[in-house]
Amino acid sequence: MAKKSTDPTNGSAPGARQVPMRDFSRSLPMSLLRAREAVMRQFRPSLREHGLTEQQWRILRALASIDAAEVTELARTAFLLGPSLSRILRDLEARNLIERKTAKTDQRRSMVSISREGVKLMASVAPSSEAIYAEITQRFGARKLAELQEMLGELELCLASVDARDEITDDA
Amino acid sequence: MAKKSTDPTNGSAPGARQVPMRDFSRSLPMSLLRAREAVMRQFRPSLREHGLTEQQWRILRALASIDAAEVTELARTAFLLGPSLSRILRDLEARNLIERKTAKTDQRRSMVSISREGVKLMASVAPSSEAIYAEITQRFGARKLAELQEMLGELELCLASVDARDEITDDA
DNA sequence: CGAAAATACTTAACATGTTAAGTGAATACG
DNA sequence: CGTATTCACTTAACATGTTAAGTATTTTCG
Repeated sequence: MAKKSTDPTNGSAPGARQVPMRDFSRSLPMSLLRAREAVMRQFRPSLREHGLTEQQWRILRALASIDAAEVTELARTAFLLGPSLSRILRDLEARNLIERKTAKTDQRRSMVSISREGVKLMASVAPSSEAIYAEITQRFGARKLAELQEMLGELELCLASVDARDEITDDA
Repeated sequence: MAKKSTDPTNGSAPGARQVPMRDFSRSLPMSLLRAREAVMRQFRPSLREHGLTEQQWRILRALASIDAAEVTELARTAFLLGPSLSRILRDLEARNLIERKTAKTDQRRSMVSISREGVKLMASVAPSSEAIYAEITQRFGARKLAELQEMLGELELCLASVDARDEITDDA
């Protein structure tokens, strides 16, 4: 019990503990996580009504914009790891929302494309999805949203360069 | 095959498909996801060396800053759902990194606190964690980082109000 | 050519995210 | 006082995140 703070922000507690670290709830990873969760919370109910998870929806969207893609390419576009993508594609194929055929020139690769049914499903989800996005844009402000995305992109970029350096270090 | 774009940014494809949606890779959820992943990619190796996952680390950090907390309170602080937290606490307890005891006044609640071992582990991880954070701050710019976090907080806030409205609607 | 290395996935195993249902303890209230 | 409801968690079930290992195909190169 003691002085159990009821304030969730856990403000600037003066009696610091053994490890004097940055206020936990204000760390960048937490800020990003919470912001993303706040956004996704808006979309999930609509997706759920259509029997889609967030990731499945990402894949369908990606496929709709590129006709056909190899699995690796799709993983990069939908920002999913290979194993996750493998599982999801298996399920989407079972539901006849996508189609696959192995490439003729290279039997290792398989070309994935969205099926007619998949297109139909997308068409049924897209309107509400767009409406939600529009509401978010309006609430937050279109200009501010653009600024935010700009900063997020820069953050990603400046950290990607760190990764590149590490990869070189690994090779050496 | 056809005109399979090699460009991962999937630029401003002129020949739009059936569903004319916002460029997928530039959606807000994707921007947030990629930014967060770029950040976490910096921390994960260090955590892994110490045998901790990102979420376990979040819990230990949260506990270190508040001495003892109820599970529900901890879930809010570490931004984890109840079921996830339940599992993780079970594991952390088995590793003797945390301690639990049921509250005397209310047998339903259990008070969780970090153990001596947990504090030791934190102390061993904190330095490298702080160093990584410092490098990110330096690379991105302290002022810009503060701006970004400010915007993320505003985004979260303006969407939280939407949720509140929905909850009222649900009750009605 | 043919064995070694690289490539494009897929499987496996374990941890977490997400929703629904279950359990035991405290409250509300008739 | 007793029962229905609420509350604080926990379990269950299924989907994904994450790393490592496996499989089949292709390339590389001696």
